[in-house]
Amino acid sequence: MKLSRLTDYAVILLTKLSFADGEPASAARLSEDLMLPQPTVSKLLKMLTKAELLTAQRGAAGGYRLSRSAAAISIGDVIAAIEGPLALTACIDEREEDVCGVQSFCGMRGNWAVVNTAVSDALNRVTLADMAPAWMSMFG
Amino acid sequence: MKLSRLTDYAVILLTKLSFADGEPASAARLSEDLMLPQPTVSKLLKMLTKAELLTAQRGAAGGYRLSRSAAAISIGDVIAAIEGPLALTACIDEREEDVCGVQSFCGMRGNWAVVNTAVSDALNRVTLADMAPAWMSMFG
DNA sequence: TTTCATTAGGACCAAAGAAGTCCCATACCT
DNA sequence: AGGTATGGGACTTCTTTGGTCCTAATGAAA
Repeated sequence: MKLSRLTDYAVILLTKLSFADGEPASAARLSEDLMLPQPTVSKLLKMLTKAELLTAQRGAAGGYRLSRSAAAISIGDVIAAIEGPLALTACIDEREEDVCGVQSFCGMRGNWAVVNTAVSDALNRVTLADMAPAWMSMFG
Repeated sequence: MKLSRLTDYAVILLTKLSFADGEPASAARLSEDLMLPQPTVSKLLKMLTKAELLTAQRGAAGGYRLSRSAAAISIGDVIAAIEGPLALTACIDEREEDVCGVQSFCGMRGNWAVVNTAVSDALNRVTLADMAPAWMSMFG
């Protein structure tokens, strides 16, 4: 049970952007500053934009910026943006096609939902603003 | 962010065993009762035994039984047994080899640890005993 | 209005991991 | 002894992930 590496990158990207102070930063620039592969960074920024965590500005001097304050973006938001909605088991995942046959009346589903909610809450409780201070000590 | 299917199976197996009342149940029997593939069930039971959630009894009339009460086995225990210790990011995972280079002084690590603990707590709060009642309505 | 920097949205490939199968050794009871 | 289990691997197949690349579309500035 772990986050994908892309999600990890995404948190780093967003944290970096939380210091840009409204100034758009391009994919190329971010890739260089953070020493992450450029195409992957591009892909991530697109995903985060589609999830409305970022706002994109096209054209020369364009780039990406946070669409809301760092304190209003949680780790859970980032995970949802990159990996899709949290669904610990298949029977909770609405995207799943081959349902387990007994889904409609299986009582276990409710218990999994409880676990799911508990984890979800834990992830929503930590925001980018919480991660940022740690960053400061590294990159000033 | 989801559990592996094996973990899902494992919870079902353990829940089933929580009704066996100390009587050992064989892999073959469990596989049949739960309509799960036999070799996979065997593999899972071995893993759960190595993690000391189950106790094995070899030989004729042998099988597996819970090594402690259902209330003392949490979902977190099961996840740890099948998927290894919870480590949301690579920099928290002690099994990871290629550390991220700045691990030793990266302040973000501490924040990830907080998230990790929060999720871990959520998973440890729900036990097999909590899942069991739901089962009853299905299999009596 | 032309030009160039930039994002948008795919298709695509390779490597890694998960799920499932099978085999043989070992232990235990009758 | 003999039959019934588990123990511990090796192995194959399949899906997912991570990463790359290419071609539009867009917008700002020269």
